[in-house]
Amino acid sequence: MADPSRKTDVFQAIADPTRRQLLSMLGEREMPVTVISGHFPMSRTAVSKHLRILADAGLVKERKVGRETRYRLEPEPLLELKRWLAYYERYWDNKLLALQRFVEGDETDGAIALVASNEDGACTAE
Amino acid sequence: MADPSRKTDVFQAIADPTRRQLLSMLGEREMPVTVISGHFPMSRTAVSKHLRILADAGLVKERKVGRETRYRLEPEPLLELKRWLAYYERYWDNKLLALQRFVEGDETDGAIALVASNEDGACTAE
DNA sequence: ATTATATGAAACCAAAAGGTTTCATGTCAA
DNA sequence: TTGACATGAAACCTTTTGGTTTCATATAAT
Repeated sequence: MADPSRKTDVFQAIADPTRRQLLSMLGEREMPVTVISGHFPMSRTAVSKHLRILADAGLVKERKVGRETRYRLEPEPLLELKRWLAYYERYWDNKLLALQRFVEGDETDGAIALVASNEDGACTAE
Repeated sequence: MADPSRKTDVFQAIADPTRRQLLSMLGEREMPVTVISGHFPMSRTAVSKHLRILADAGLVKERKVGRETRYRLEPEPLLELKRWLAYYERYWDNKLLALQRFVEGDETDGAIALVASNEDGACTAE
């Protein structure tokens, strides 16, 4: 994980469609749980658990206001995703890919990585 | 899903760290299952199942060569992820965020979405 | 022809995920 | 103070996930 203070992996957190919906909903304004859960076909408690997972990943911030807890998007952890994705941008340029294959020639063995990557498959700046 | 021919959601596919590692490994060159699985602390069959999930998401392509099946990265579905992420770029600009909050003023109710989004929380071009 | 290699399918299993209902607690309103 | 509202924690259940081992099949090599 990029930030060990995050209990939940960002990739894991955004894997669930309900949680992605939550993120888009909480981007514009902070909202209390009851209002949020009104938009979902599941119990308030279920939504609350999804919010906890998002909070554990640092994707959402809670703020107590009176008897309600308001949640708001915290986009910073998405930068990890952006960095991960940036690594693959190089494959979207077909010319670069063709060049790489040409340079490789017929070799089929010896897995020499052209770009360093950690055990998580992420490309980090360290 | 962006492409209904994909059996597995891209977000789901990349949620697992093993599968992310597989993608980074298969980017440089195509490899047969036995070689691939040599890099993982699990059975060949387990790796094979991960590869199937990646293939179902369109993230990997298989090619039969003699008695072996070689896999290679297919980066195209990552564009869906890129589009999803692009939506949140707007939140990374703090000035824009500050302006938005200023415009909103003290309003706390009435969930008016400033930007359209589908049920999946994605921002699509339609 | 026989044997070894490469692979996926099947059956199985434990743990995690996603949901429910119920309960306890804290805060606001009358 | 009493009652309603907002919320999270707990216990529980079902399905999915990630792994295993075993078996069947296709290709290659001797």
